[in-house]
Amino acid sequence: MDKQYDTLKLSHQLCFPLYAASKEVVKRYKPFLDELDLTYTQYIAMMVLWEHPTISAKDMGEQLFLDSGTLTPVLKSLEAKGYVVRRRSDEDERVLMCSLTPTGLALRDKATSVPPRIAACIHLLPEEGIALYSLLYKILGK
Amino acid sequence: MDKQYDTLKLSHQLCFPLYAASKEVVKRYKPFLDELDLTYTQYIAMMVLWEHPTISAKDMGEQLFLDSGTLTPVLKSLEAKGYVVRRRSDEDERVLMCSLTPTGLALRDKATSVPPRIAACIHLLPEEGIALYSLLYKILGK
DNA sequence: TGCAATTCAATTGAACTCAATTAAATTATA
DNA sequence: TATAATTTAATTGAGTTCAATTGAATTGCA
Repeated sequence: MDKQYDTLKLSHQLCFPLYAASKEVVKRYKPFLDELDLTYTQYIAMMVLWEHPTISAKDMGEQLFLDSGTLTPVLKSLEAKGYVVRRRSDEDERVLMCSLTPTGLALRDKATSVPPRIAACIHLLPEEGIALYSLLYKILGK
Repeated sequence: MDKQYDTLKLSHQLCFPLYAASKEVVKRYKPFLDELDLTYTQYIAMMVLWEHPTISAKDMGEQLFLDSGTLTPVLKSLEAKGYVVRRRSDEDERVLMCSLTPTGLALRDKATSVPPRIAACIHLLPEEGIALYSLLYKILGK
């Protein structure tokens, strides 16, 4: 009759499988991203740049749910790889503008092979993927 | 007609909201776990111990999807706080047995307040939570 | 205009995470 | 039995993550 601690069982948690599945899926990206010499964080930053070839660090951080403590070293490493140029805005010196280089743009062609290969190793039906997607964005408040 | 790069849009990804929602929810634990002086990783390790007062580091790592590189410092910090005792198994010296202390057991009473408060700030309907739960465990292959 | 408040990126510090390696102990096998 | 293979935890290194702080630039307001 020891029900008062049931809510503390691992199997009763929603956050825990969220946390574990997130790490698990990021891990599945690794062999594919290794081919591009990108980490997962660098990859999602490149995704933002492929859609927005010039964007402020702040706007990128908001899209990625990352703060400057995380994003600053990511952007510096992408700059070191030659995919990004970092430059202060002329209108407002506080703002750091990030721009995609031609090399960074070219990387997109190699990257197109990643999503289908990831999809192939996440064993969800299409409708399950859609359901998961909308539940996750509901948690994110978007 | 630039459809060939659509699969690389952030809004088309399933992993990205998974990754973002995971971090977001872990962040929501912080004020509650601060009251217990636990990090999220320490908290889930304690959850395992509340269910299994004595367990090997290997078994705990399998339940939590964590390897020894992560778990070793977590268990050492829990031992430093007095919640856990680490001791080599008598039968097999390779095996590290972790045991809950009385202080660690007592912490469970304070921890019972965490799940209801987290539930209150994750805005999902009960049936949505159940659906999410099963989709996440499907990804985890469990 | 001049000062206060705000915005923004960078830095710092603590903790997590994984991959790869190491070392010790055990088990399997020739 | 002696050696090889396996198992396990610990360590190391690179990168991520957040909270808190700092400092520069801008904006708002008296």
